[in-house]
Amino acid sequence: MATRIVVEPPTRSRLHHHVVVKLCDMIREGQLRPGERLPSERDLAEQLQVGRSSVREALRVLEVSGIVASRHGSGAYLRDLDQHDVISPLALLLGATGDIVGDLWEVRIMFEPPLAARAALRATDAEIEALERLVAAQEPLFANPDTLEACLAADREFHIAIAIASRNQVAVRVVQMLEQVLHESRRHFGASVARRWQAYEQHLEIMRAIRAREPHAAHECMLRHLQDVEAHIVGQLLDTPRAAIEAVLPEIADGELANA
Amino acid sequence: MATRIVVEPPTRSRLHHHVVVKLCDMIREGQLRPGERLPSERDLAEQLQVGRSSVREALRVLEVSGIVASRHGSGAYLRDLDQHDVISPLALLLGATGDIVGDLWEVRIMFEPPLAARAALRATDAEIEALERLVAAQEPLFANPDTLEACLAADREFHIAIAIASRNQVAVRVVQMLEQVLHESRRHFGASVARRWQAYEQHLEIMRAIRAREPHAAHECMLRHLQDVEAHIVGQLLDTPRAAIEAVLPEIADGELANA
DNA sequence: GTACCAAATTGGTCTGACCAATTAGCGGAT
DNA sequence: ATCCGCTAATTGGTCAGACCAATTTGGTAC
Repeated sequence: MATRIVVEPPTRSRLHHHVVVKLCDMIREGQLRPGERLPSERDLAEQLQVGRSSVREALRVLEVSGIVASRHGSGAYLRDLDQHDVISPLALLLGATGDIVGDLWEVRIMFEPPLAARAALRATDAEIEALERLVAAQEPLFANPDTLEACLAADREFHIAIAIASRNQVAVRVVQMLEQVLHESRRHFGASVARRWQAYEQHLEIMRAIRAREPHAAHECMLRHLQDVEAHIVGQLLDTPRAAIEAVLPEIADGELANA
Repeated sequence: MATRIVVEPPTRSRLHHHVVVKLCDMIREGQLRPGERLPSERDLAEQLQVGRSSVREALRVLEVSGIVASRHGSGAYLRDLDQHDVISPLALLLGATGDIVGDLWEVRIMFEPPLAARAALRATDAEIEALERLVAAQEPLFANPDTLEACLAADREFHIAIAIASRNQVAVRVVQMLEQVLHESRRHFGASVARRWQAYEQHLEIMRAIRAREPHAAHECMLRHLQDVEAHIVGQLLDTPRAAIEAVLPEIADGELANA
Protein backbone atom coordinates (compact mmCIF):
# COMPACT_ATOMS: atom_id res chain seq x y z
CA MET A 1 0.00 0.00 0.00
CA ALA A 2 0.92 3.52 0.64
CA THR A 3 4.31 3.30 2.19
CA ARG A 4 5.32 5.57 -0.58
CA ILE A 5 8.83 6.40 0.36
CA VAL A 6 9.25 9.45 -1.73
CA VAL A 7 12.97 9.69 -1.58
CA GLU A 8 14.74 13.00 -1.41
CA PRO A 9 12.06 15.65 -1.80
CA PRO A 10 14.77 18.11 -2.56
CA THR A 11 17.70 16.41 -4.21
CA ARG A 12 19.67 19.19 -2.74
CA SER A 13 22.06 20.56 -5.24
CA ARG A 14 24.20 20.79 -2.18
CA LEU A 15 27.07 18.44 -2.79
CA HIS A 16 28.46 18.60 0.69
CA HIS A 17 25.18 17.22 1.96
CA HIS A 18 25.70 14.16 -0.15
CA VAL A 19 29.11 13.74 1.40
CA VAL A 20 27.57 13.97 4.87
CA VAL A 21 25.11 11.20 4.06
CA LYS A 22 27.85 9.08 2.58
CA LEU A 23 30.02 9.43 5.65
CA CYS A 24 27.09 8.65 7.93
CA ASP A 25 26.51 5.49 5.94
CA MET A 26 30.11 4.46 6.31
CA ILE A 27 29.91 5.02 10.02
CA ARG A 28 26.65 3.20 10.52
CA GLU A 29 27.86 0.24 8.51
CA GLY A 30 30.83 -0.13 10.77
CA GLN A 31 33.51 0.75 8.30
CA LEU A 32 34.59 3.26 10.91
CA ARG A 33 34.75 2.73 14.64
CA PRO A 34 34.66 5.28 17.45
CA GLY A 35 38.03 6.87 18.00
CA GLU A 36 39.26 5.83 14.59
CA ARG A 37 40.67 8.28 12.11
CA LEU A 38 38.79 9.09 8.96
CA PRO A 39 40.55 9.12 5.63
CA SER A 40 42.27 12.43 4.95
CA GLU A 41 40.28 15.19 3.33
CA ARG A 42 42.22 14.74 0.13
CA ASP A 43 41.55 11.00 0.08
CA LEU A 44 37.86 11.44 0.74
CA ALA A 45 37.64 14.02 -2.00
CA GLU A 46 39.14 11.58 -4.48
CA GLN A 47 37.10 8.60 -3.26
CA LEU A 48 33.83 10.48 -3.51
CA GLN A 49 34.83 12.34 -6.65
CA VAL A 50 34.20 15.78 -5.19
CA GLY A 51 36.31 18.78 -4.43
CA ARG A 52 38.13 19.11 -1.17
CA SER A 53 36.05 22.11 -0.16
CA SER A 54 32.90 19.99 -0.29
CA VAL A 55 34.52 17.43 1.95
CA ARG A 56 35.52 20.16 4.34
CA GLU A 57 32.05 21.63 4.57
CA ALA A 58 30.67 18.15 5.21
CA LEU A 59 33.19 17.63 7.98
CA ARG A 60 32.22 20.96 9.50
CA VAL A 61 28.61 19.81 9.58
CA LEU A 62 29.55 16.52 11.21
CA GLU A 63 31.74 18.37 13.65
CA VAL A 64 28.98 20.67 14.82
CA SER A 65 26.83 17.61 15.13
CA GLY A 66 29.36 16.10 17.48
CA ILE A 67 30.04 13.12 15.26
CA VAL A 68 33.62 13.81 14.29
CA ALA A 69 36.40 16.02 15.57
CA SER A 70 39.18 17.43 13.44
CA ARG A 71 42.68 17.90 14.75
CA HIS A 72 45.06 20.12 12.88
CA GLY A 73 47.90 18.17 11.38
CA SER A 74 46.54 14.88 12.57
CA GLY A 75 43.20 14.11 11.01
CA ALA A 76 39.48 13.85 11.60
CA TYR A 77 38.41 11.34 14.21
CA LEU A 78 35.13 9.61 14.77
CA ARG A 79 34.04 10.65 18.22
CA ASP A 80 33.06 8.31 20.94
CA LEU A 81 29.41 9.15 21.18
CA ASP A 82 29.61 8.95 24.95
CA GLN A 83 32.16 11.71 25.00
CA HIS A 84 31.41 14.36 27.55
CA ASP A 85 31.54 17.40 25.39
CA VAL A 86 29.73 18.35 22.26
CA ILE A 87 29.93 21.45 20.20
CA SER A 88 26.19 21.90 20.43
CA PRO A 89 24.36 24.25 18.14
CA LEU A 90 22.23 25.35 21.04
CA ALA A 91 25.31 26.90 22.51
CA LEU A 92 25.62 28.96 19.38
CA LEU A 93 22.00 29.91 19.61
CA LEU A 94 22.80 31.38 22.96
CA GLY A 95 25.48 33.42 21.32
CA ALA A 96 22.91 34.67 18.85
CA THR A 97 20.00 35.33 21.16
CA GLY A 98 21.27 35.68 24.69
CA ASP A 99 19.07 35.53 27.74
CA ILE A 100 17.91 31.98 27.74
CA VAL A 101 19.43 30.93 31.03
CA GLY A 102 16.08 30.86 32.80
CA ASP A 103 14.58 28.76 30.04
CA LEU A 104 17.53 26.46 30.25
CA TRP A 105 17.02 25.76 33.92
CA GLU A 106 13.37 25.15 33.43
CA VAL A 107 14.10 22.52 30.83
CA ARG A 108 16.56 20.86 33.15
CA ILE A 109 13.97 20.81 35.90
CA MET A 110 11.45 19.24 33.60
CA PHE A 111 13.79 16.73 32.10
CA GLU A 112 16.43 15.54 34.50
CA PRO A 113 14.35 14.25 37.41
CA PRO A 114 12.52 11.65 35.32
CA LEU A 115 15.87 10.83 33.76
CA ALA A 116 17.33 10.14 37.18
CA ALA A 117 14.38 7.88 37.92
CA ARG A 118 15.12 5.86 34.83
CA ALA A 119 18.78 5.70 35.72
CA ALA A 120 17.78 4.16 39.02
CA LEU A 121 15.93 1.46 37.14
CA ARG A 122 18.36 0.68 34.38
CA ALA A 123 21.90 1.65 35.34
CA THR A 124 24.46 -1.11 35.01
CA ASP A 125 26.77 -1.84 37.91
CA ALA A 126 29.62 -0.26 36.00
CA GLU A 127 27.65 2.92 35.51
CA ILE A 128 26.77 3.08 39.19
CA GLU A 129 30.42 2.65 40.03
CA ALA A 130 31.22 5.50 37.69
CA LEU A 131 28.71 7.67 39.50
CA GLU A 132 30.24 6.76 42.84
CA ARG A 133 33.68 7.66 41.58
CA LEU A 134 32.49 10.99 40.22
CA VAL A 135 30.81 11.97 43.45
CA ALA A 136 33.81 10.87 45.49
CA ALA A 137 36.07 12.96 43.29
CA GLN A 138 33.85 15.95 43.88
CA GLU A 139 34.25 16.04 47.63
CA PRO A 140 37.67 17.71 47.76
CA LEU A 141 36.65 20.09 45.00
CA PHE A 142 33.49 21.27 46.66
CA ALA A 143 35.31 21.62 49.95
CA ASN A 144 38.15 23.80 48.67
CA PRO A 145 37.86 27.27 47.28
CA ASP A 146 39.91 28.17 44.20
CA THR A 147 38.54 25.24 42.25
CA LEU A 148 35.61 26.87 40.57
CA GLU A 149 36.41 25.65 37.09
CA ALA A 150 37.05 22.09 38.15
CA CYS A 151 33.95 22.25 40.25
CA LEU A 152 31.76 23.19 37.33
CA ALA A 153 33.34 20.52 35.17
CA ALA A 154 32.67 17.90 37.85
CA ASP A 155 29.08 18.97 38.07
CA ARG A 156 28.71 18.69 34.33
CA GLU A 157 30.18 15.22 34.28
CA PHE A 158 27.89 14.08 37.05
CA HIS A 159 24.73 15.10 35.30
CA ILE A 160 25.86 13.59 32.03
CA ALA A 161 26.82 10.38 33.78
CA ILE A 162 23.27 10.10 35.05
CA ALA A 163 21.96 10.52 31.54
CA ILE A 164 24.27 7.75 30.38
CA ALA A 165 23.07 5.58 33.24
CA SER A 166 19.52 6.09 32.05
CA ARG A 167 20.59 4.11 29.00
CA ASN A 168 18.90 6.47 26.59
CA GLN A 169 21.15 7.75 23.85
CA VAL A 170 18.89 10.62 22.90
CA ALA A 171 18.65 11.77 26.49
CA VAL A 172 22.43 11.76 26.71
CA ARG A 173 22.65 14.06 23.75
CA VAL A 174 20.03 16.38 25.08
CA VAL A 175 21.71 16.68 28.46
CA GLN A 176 25.07 17.19 26.80
CA MET A 177 23.61 20.08 24.87
CA LEU A 178 22.00 21.64 27.90
CA GLU A 179 25.22 21.40 29.86
CA GLN A 180 27.15 22.85 26.97
CA VAL A 181 24.84 25.82 26.73
CA LEU A 182 25.04 26.36 30.45
CA HIS A 183 28.79 26.31 30.13
CA GLU A 184 28.73 28.84 27.35
CA SER A 185 26.35 31.04 29.27
CA ARG A 186 28.78 31.15 32.16
CA ARG A 187 31.42 32.40 29.77
CA HIS A 188 29.06 35.25 28.96
CA PHE A 189 27.58 36.05 32.30
CA GLY A 190 30.11 34.73 34.76
CA ALA A 191 29.68 31.93 37.24
CA SER A 192 29.42 31.74 40.94
CA VAL A 193 29.17 28.58 42.90
CA ALA A 194 28.48 29.32 46.47
CA ARG A 195 26.75 26.69 48.58
CA ARG A 196 28.99 24.16 46.95
CA TRP A 197 28.91 21.88 49.94
CA GLN A 198 25.17 21.58 49.73
CA ALA A 199 25.43 20.73 46.07
CA TYR A 200 27.90 17.98 46.86
CA GLU A 201 25.61 16.51 49.47
CA GLN A 202 22.73 16.55 47.05
CA HIS A 203 24.82 14.78 44.45
CA LEU A 204 25.57 12.19 47.07
CA GLU A 205 21.89 11.73 47.78
CA ILE A 206 21.06 11.34 44.12
CA MET A 207 23.80 8.81 43.59
CA ARG A 208 22.63 6.80 46.61
CA ALA A 209 19.07 6.77 45.39
CA ILE A 210 20.18 5.44 42.03
CA ARG A 211 22.46 2.87 43.62
CA ALA A 212 19.61 1.74 45.83
CA ARG A 213 17.46 1.37 42.72
CA GLU A 214 14.89 3.80 44.03
CA PRO A 215 13.53 5.80 41.10
CA HIS A 216 11.11 7.55 43.38
CA ALA A 217 13.85 8.97 45.54
CA ALA A 218 16.14 9.68 42.58
CA HIS A 219 13.49 11.82 40.93
CA GLU A 220 12.78 13.64 44.15
CA CYS A 221 16.43 14.37 44.97
CA MET A 222 17.26 15.54 41.48
CA LEU A 223 14.29 17.86 41.42
CA ARG A 224 15.17 19.40 44.77
CA HIS A 225 18.80 19.72 43.74
CA LEU A 226 18.07 21.58 40.52
CA GLN A 227 15.53 23.84 42.14
CA ASP A 228 17.91 24.74 44.93
CA VAL A 229 20.78 25.52 42.62
CA GLU A 230 18.67 27.53 40.23
CA ALA A 231 17.02 29.47 43.00
CA HIS A 232 20.41 30.40 44.32
CA ILE A 233 21.85 31.32 40.95
CA VAL A 234 19.03 33.41 39.62
CA GLY A 235 18.58 34.94 43.02
CA GLN A 236 22.18 36.03 42.85
CA LEU A 237 22.63 37.06 39.26
CA LEU A 238 19.33 38.48 38.23
CA ASP A 239 15.80 38.46 39.41
CA THR A 240 13.60 36.59 37.04
CA PRO A 241 9.84 36.36 37.30
CA ARG A 242 10.28 32.78 36.20
CA ALA A 243 11.17 31.79 39.72
CA ALA A 244 7.68 32.54 40.92
CA ILE A 245 6.18 30.29 38.29
CA GLU A 246 8.57 27.51 39.14
CA ALA A 247 7.35 27.59 42.69
CA VAL A 248 3.85 26.80 41.49
CA LEU A 249 4.44 24.14 38.92
CA PRO A 250 5.80 21.27 40.98
CA GLU A 251 2.59 21.06 42.96
CA ILE A 252 0.65 20.96 39.79
CA ALA A 253 2.64 18.05 38.53
CA ASP A 254 2.09 16.35 41.82
CA GLY A 255 -1.61 16.69 41.82
CA GLU A 256 -1.85 15.77 38.22
CA LEU A 257 0.08 12.59 38.50
CA ALA A 258 -1.41 11.60 41.79
CA ASN A 259 -4.77 10.62 40.46
CA ALA A 260 -3.66 7.78 38.25
CA MET B 1 49.08 5.65 30.37
CA ALA B 2 45.96 7.15 28.98
CA THR B 3 46.67 9.50 26.14
CA ARG B 4 44.23 11.84 27.71
CA ILE B 5 44.00 14.49 25.09
CA VAL B 6 41.99 17.13 26.79
CA VAL B 7 39.88 18.75 24.16
CA GLU B 8 40.78 22.35 24.60
CA PRO B 9 37.83 24.72 24.60
CA PRO B 10 39.66 27.98 24.03
CA THR B 11 41.37 29.87 21.26
CA ARG B 12 41.02 27.52 18.39
CA SER B 13 43.20 28.80 15.63
CA ARG B 14 40.18 27.96 13.52
CA LEU B 15 39.39 31.06 11.58
CA HIS B 16 35.90 30.04 10.58
CA HIS B 17 35.07 29.79 14.26
CA HIS B 18 36.00 33.41 14.65
CA VAL B 19 33.65 34.27 11.83
CA VAL B 20 30.87 32.34 13.56
CA VAL B 21 31.36 34.32 16.73
CA LYS B 22 31.46 37.55 14.81
CA LEU B 23 28.22 36.81 13.02
CA CYS B 24 26.56 35.79 16.26
CA ASP B 25 27.60 39.11 17.74
CA MET B 26 26.11 40.99 14.81
CA ILE B 27 22.87 39.09 15.20
CA ARG B 28 22.62 39.55 18.93
CA GLU B 29 23.31 43.23 18.66
CA GLY B 30 20.45 43.65 16.29
CA GLN B 31 22.40 44.59 13.19
CA LEU B 32 20.48 41.76 11.60
CA ARG B 33 16.83 40.96 12.05
CA PRO B 34 15.02 37.66 11.54
CA GLY B 35 14.18 37.08 7.91
CA GLU B 36 16.74 39.58 6.74
CA ARG B 37 19.44 38.74 4.26
CA LEU B 38 23.03 38.58 5.36
CA PRO B 39 25.72 40.29 3.34
CA SER B 40 26.95 38.14 0.50
CA GLU B 41 29.73 35.68 1.17
CA ARG B 42 32.12 37.81 -0.81
CA ASP B 43 31.21 40.94 1.14
CA LEU B 44 31.55 39.19 4.48
CA ALA B 45 34.92 37.84 3.44
CA GLU B 46 36.14 41.33 2.68
CA GLN B 47 34.57 42.91 5.76
CA LEU B 48 36.11 40.35 8.10
CA GLN B 49 39.34 40.14 6.15
CA VAL B 50 39.19 36.41 5.62
CA GLY B 51 38.89 34.12 2.65
CA ARG B 52 35.55 33.19 1.25
CA SER B 53 36.04 29.56 2.20
CA SER B 54 36.24 30.52 5.87
CA VAL B 55 33.01 32.46 5.55
CA ARG B 56 31.38 29.49 3.89
CA GLU B 57 32.42 27.07 6.62
CA ALA B 58 31.09 29.47 9.20
CA LEU B 59 27.80 29.70 7.37
CA ARG B 60 27.61 25.92 7.24
CA VAL B 61 28.02 25.81 11.01
CA LEU B 62 25.31 28.41 11.52
CA GLU B 63 23.10 26.56 9.10
CA VAL B 64 23.34 23.28 10.95
CA SER B 65 22.64 25.23 14.09
CA GLY B 66 19.44 26.47 12.53
CA ILE B 67 20.44 30.11 12.75
CA VAL B 68 20.72 30.93 9.06
CA ALA B 69 19.56 29.34 5.84
CA SER B 70 21.31 29.71 2.51
CA ARG B 71 19.42 29.89 -0.75
CA HIS B 72 21.29 29.29 -3.97
CA GLY B 73 21.44 32.41 -6.07
CA SER B 74 19.65 34.48 -3.50
CA GLY B 75 21.62 34.75 -0.30
CA ALA B 76 21.87 33.64 3.31
CA TYR B 77 18.94 34.58 5.49
CA LEU B 78 18.67 34.93 9.22
CA ARG B 79 16.03 32.45 10.25
CA ASP B 80 13.07 33.25 12.34
CA LEU B 81 14.05 31.35 15.44
CA ASP B 82 10.49 30.12 15.80
CA GLN B 83 10.75 28.45 12.43
CA HIS B 84 9.28 25.01 12.35
CA ASP B 85 12.15 23.10 10.94
CA VAL B 86 15.73 22.83 11.93
CA ILE B 87 18.51 20.87 10.41
CA SER B 88 19.27 19.29 13.74
CA PRO B 89 22.48 17.47 14.37
CA LEU B 90 20.59 14.83 16.26
CA ALA B 91 19.00 13.86 13.00
CA LEU B 92 22.44 13.23 11.63
CA LEU B 93 23.27 11.23 14.69
CA LEU B 94 20.47 8.97 13.75
CA GLY B 95 22.03 8.56 10.37
CA ALA B 96 25.25 7.60 12.06
CA THR B 97 23.96 5.28 14.74
CA GLY B 98 20.51 4.12 13.81
CA ASP B 99 18.10 2.50 16.22
CA ILE B 100 17.31 5.31 18.59
CA VAL B 101 13.63 5.51 17.86
CA GLY B 102 12.70 3.94 21.16
CA ASP B 103 14.95 6.32 23.04
CA LEU B 104 13.42 9.19 21.16
CA TRP B 105 9.92 8.34 22.23
CA GLU B 106 10.98 7.93 25.79
CA VAL B 107 12.44 11.42 25.79
CA ARG B 108 9.25 12.80 24.33
CA ILE B 109 7.23 11.07 27.02
CA MET B 110 9.45 12.52 29.70
CA PHE B 111 9.58 15.99 28.27
CA GLU B 112 6.42 16.99 26.48
CA PRO B 113 3.78 16.45 29.15
CA PRO B 114 5.33 18.93 31.59
CA LEU B 115 5.79 21.24 28.63
CA ALA B 116 2.11 21.07 27.85
CA ALA B 117 1.36 21.90 31.47
CA ARG B 118 3.47 25.02 31.21
CA ALA B 119 1.82 25.96 27.95
CA ALA B 120 -1.50 25.83 29.75
CA LEU B 121 -0.17 28.31 32.27
CA ARG B 122 1.64 30.72 30.02
CA ALA B 123 0.28 30.61 26.48
CA THR B 124 -0.80 33.95 25.08
CA ASP B 125 -4.19 34.28 23.47
CA ALA B 126 -2.56 34.43 20.07
CA GLU B 127 -0.72 31.19 20.71
CA ILE B 128 -3.89 29.48 21.82
CA GLU B 129 -5.59 30.67 18.67
CA ALA B 130 -2.72 29.24 16.66
CA LEU B 131 -3.22 25.90 18.40
CA GLU B 132 -6.92 25.99 17.61
CA ARG B 133 -6.21 26.69 13.98
CA LEU B 134 -3.69 23.86 13.76
CA VAL B 135 -6.05 21.36 15.28
CA ALA B 136 -8.90 22.51 13.09
CA ALA B 137 -6.71 22.14 10.04
CA GLN B 138 -5.89 18.62 11.09
CA GLU B 139 -9.41 17.31 11.02
CA PRO B 140 -9.78 16.86 7.26
CA LEU B 141 -6.27 15.43 7.08
CA PHE B 142 -6.80 12.83 9.73
CA ALA B 143 -10.13 11.94 8.23
CA ASN B 144 -8.93 11.36 4.67
CA PRO B 145 -6.53 8.71 3.54
CA ASP B 146 -3.79 9.64 1.07
CA THR B 147 -2.58 12.50 3.19
CA LEU B 148 0.12 10.71 5.13
CA GLU B 149 2.81 13.27 4.52
CA ALA B 150 0.61 16.26 5.33
CA CYS B 151 -0.63 14.41 8.35
CA LEU B 152 2.82 13.91 9.76
CA ALA B 153 3.69 17.53 9.07
CA ALA B 154 0.57 18.69 10.89
CA ASP B 155 1.44 16.54 13.87
CA ARG B 156 4.91 18.01 13.93
CA GLU B 157 3.60 21.54 13.81
CA PHE B 158 1.17 20.86 16.60
CA HIS B 159 3.78 19.61 19.02
CA ILE B 160 6.12 22.45 18.18
CA ALA B 161 3.33 24.96 18.62
CA ILE B 162 2.82 23.67 22.14
CA ALA B 163 6.50 24.16 22.86
CA ILE B 164 6.23 27.71 21.60
CA ALA B 165 3.17 28.25 23.76
CA SER B 166 5.18 27.14 26.76
CA ARG B 167 7.19 30.30 26.17
CA ASN B 168 10.49 28.56 26.67
CA GLN B 169 12.94 29.10 23.84
CA VAL B 170 15.17 26.22 24.82
CA ALA B 171 12.24 23.85 24.98
CA VAL B 172 11.23 24.91 21.49
CA ARG B 173 14.63 24.02 20.17
CA VAL B 174 14.65 20.67 21.93
CA VAL B 175 11.24 19.73 20.58
CA GLN B 176 12.22 20.89 17.11
CA MET B 177 15.18 18.58 17.25
CA LEU B 178 13.18 15.63 18.49
CA GLU B 179 10.60 16.13 15.78
CA GLN B 180 13.30 16.46 13.17
CA VAL B 181 14.92 13.22 14.24
CA LEU B 182 11.58 11.48 14.21
CA HIS B 183 11.06 12.80 10.71
CA GLU B 184 14.44 11.53 9.58
CA SER B 185 13.80 8.17 11.19
CA ARG B 186 10.63 7.81 9.19
CA ARG B 187 12.62 8.35 6.05
CA HIS B 188 14.75 5.41 7.10
CA PHE B 189 12.17 3.05 8.48
CA GLY B 190 8.98 4.15 6.82
CA ALA B 191 5.94 5.59 8.51
CA SER B 192 2.49 4.39 9.19
CA VAL B 193 -0.22 6.41 10.76
CA ALA B 194 -3.16 4.26 11.51
CA ARG B 195 -5.54 5.30 14.28
CA ARG B 196 -5.26 8.82 12.93
CA TRP B 197 -8.68 9.71 14.09
CA GLN B 198 -7.78 8.92 17.66
CA ALA B 199 -4.69 11.04 17.37
CA TYR B 200 -6.78 13.94 16.15
CA GLU B 201 -9.17 13.60 19.07
CA GLN B 202 -6.29 13.56 21.49
CA HIS B 203 -4.85 16.67 19.93
CA LEU B 204 -8.21 18.26 20.41
CA GLU B 205 -8.23 17.27 24.07
CA ILE B 206 -4.77 18.67 24.63
CA MET B 207 -5.64 21.94 22.94
CA ARG B 208 -8.78 22.28 25.02
CA ALA B 209 -6.90 21.65 28.23
CA ILE B 210 -4.41 24.37 27.36
CA ARG B 211 -7.15 26.76 26.30
CA ALA B 212 -8.94 26.10 29.58
CA ARG B 213 -5.70 26.88 31.41
CA GLU B 214 -5.64 23.50 33.05
CA PRO B 215 -2.02 22.37 33.30
CA HIS B 216 -3.07 19.26 35.13
CA ALA B 217 -5.24 18.06 32.29
CA ALA B 218 -2.79 19.18 29.63
CA HIS B 219 -0.05 17.08 31.16
CA GLU B 220 -2.34 14.11 31.47
CA CYS B 221 -3.65 14.29 27.91
CA MET B 222 -0.24 14.74 26.38
CA LEU B 223 1.14 11.82 28.31
CA ARG B 224 -1.67 9.54 27.25
CA HIS B 225 -1.41 10.72 23.67
CA LEU B 226 2.29 10.01 23.37
CA GLN B 227 2.01 6.66 25.07
CA ASP B 228 -0.81 5.60 22.81
CA VAL B 229 0.96 6.61 19.65
CA GLU B 230 4.22 5.04 20.64
CA ALA B 231 2.58 1.83 21.75
CA HIS B 232 0.93 1.60 18.38
CA ILE B 233 4.03 2.42 16.41
CA VAL B 234 6.50 0.18 18.15
CA GLY B 235 3.89 -2.51 18.32
CA GLN B 236 3.62 -2.36 14.59
CA LEU B 237 7.14 -1.80 13.41
CA LEU B 238 9.26 -3.73 15.85
CA ASP B 239 8.94 -5.23 19.26
CA THR B 240 11.11 -3.42 21.71
CA PRO B 241 11.69 -4.50 25.28
CA ARG B 242 11.52 -0.83 26.11
CA ALA B 243 7.75 -0.97 25.95
CA ALA B 244 7.63 -3.14 29.03
CA ILE B 245 9.68 -0.68 30.99
CA GLU B 246 7.53 2.20 29.83
CA ALA B 247 4.53 0.46 31.25
CA VAL B 248 6.12 0.51 34.67
CA LEU B 249 7.56 3.99 34.87
CA PRO B 250 4.45 6.13 34.81
CA GLU B 251 3.18 4.57 38.03
CA ILE B 252 6.47 5.15 39.64
CA ALA B 253 6.40 8.78 38.76
CA ASP B 254 2.92 8.95 40.13
CA GLY B 255 3.81 7.49 43.44
CA GLU B 256 6.91 9.53 43.63
CA LEU B 257 5.24 12.83 43.12
CA ALA B 258 2.18 11.99 45.12
CA ASN B 259 3.71 12.37 48.54
CA ALA B 260 4.60 16.01 48.28
C1' DG C 1 66.93 2.06 23.90
C1' DT C 2 66.55 6.98 23.80
C1' DA C 3 66.66 11.63 22.13
C1' DC C 4 66.47 14.53 18.52
C1' DC C 5 65.81 16.39 13.97
C1' DA C 6 64.03 16.49 9.14
C1' DA C 7 60.70 14.97 5.80
C1' DA C 8 56.10 13.47 4.85
C1' DT C 9 51.33 13.82 6.13
C1' DT C 10 47.32 16.33 7.14
C1' DG C 11 44.15 20.02 8.48
C1' DG C 12 43.44 25.29 7.73
C1' DT C 13 43.21 29.05 4.64
C1' DC C 14 43.56 31.90 0.43
C1' DT C 15 42.96 32.94 -4.46
C1' DG C 16 40.84 32.79 -8.72
C1' DA C 17 37.97 30.61 -11.68
C1' DC C 18 33.66 28.61 -13.40
C1' DC C 19 28.80 26.86 -12.99
C1' DA C 20 23.89 27.37 -11.52
C1' DA C 21 19.96 29.55 -9.36
C1' DT C 22 17.98 33.82 -8.49
C1' DT C 23 17.05 38.49 -8.92
C1' DA C 24 17.17 43.09 -10.96
C1' DG C 25 16.71 45.93 -14.84
C1' DC C 26 15.53 47.21 -19.23
C1' DG C 27 13.14 47.26 -23.52
C1' DG C 28 9.16 46.35 -26.20
C1' DA C 29 4.35 45.03 -26.81
C1' DT C 30 -0.24 45.85 -25.39
C1' DA D 1 1.13 53.44 -18.08
C1' DT D 2 1.26 48.51 -17.29
C1' DC D 3 2.66 44.17 -18.10
C1' DC D 4 5.57 40.66 -20.17
C1' DG D 5 9.87 38.62 -21.44
C1' DC D 6 14.58 38.63 -22.09
C1' DT D 7 19.25 39.69 -20.63
C1' DA D 8 22.75 40.93 -17.41
C1' DA D 9 24.27 41.28 -12.76
C1' DT D 10 24.26 39.21 -8.29
C1' DT D 11 24.95 35.40 -5.32
C1' DG D 12 25.55 30.71 -3.59
C1' DG D 13 27.96 26.07 -4.91
C1' DT D 14 31.99 23.81 -6.43
C1' DC D 15 36.58 23.00 -8.02
C1' DA D 16 41.66 23.37 -8.60
C1' DG D 17 46.06 24.62 -7.06
C1' DA D 18 48.89 26.76 -3.87
C1' DC D 19 50.78 27.83 0.61
C1' DC D 20 51.02 27.74 5.79
C1' DA D 21 50.91 25.35 10.35
C1' DA D 22 50.45 21.47 13.41
C1' DT D 23 51.33 16.71 13.82
C1' DT D 24 53.18 12.37 12.82
C1' DT D 25 56.71 9.52 11.15
C1' DG D 26 61.13 7.71 10.25
C1' DG D 27 65.79 7.67 10.53
C1' DT D 28 70.04 8.95 12.68
C1' DA D 29 73.28 9.92 16.32
C1' DC D 30 74.16 9.23 21.00
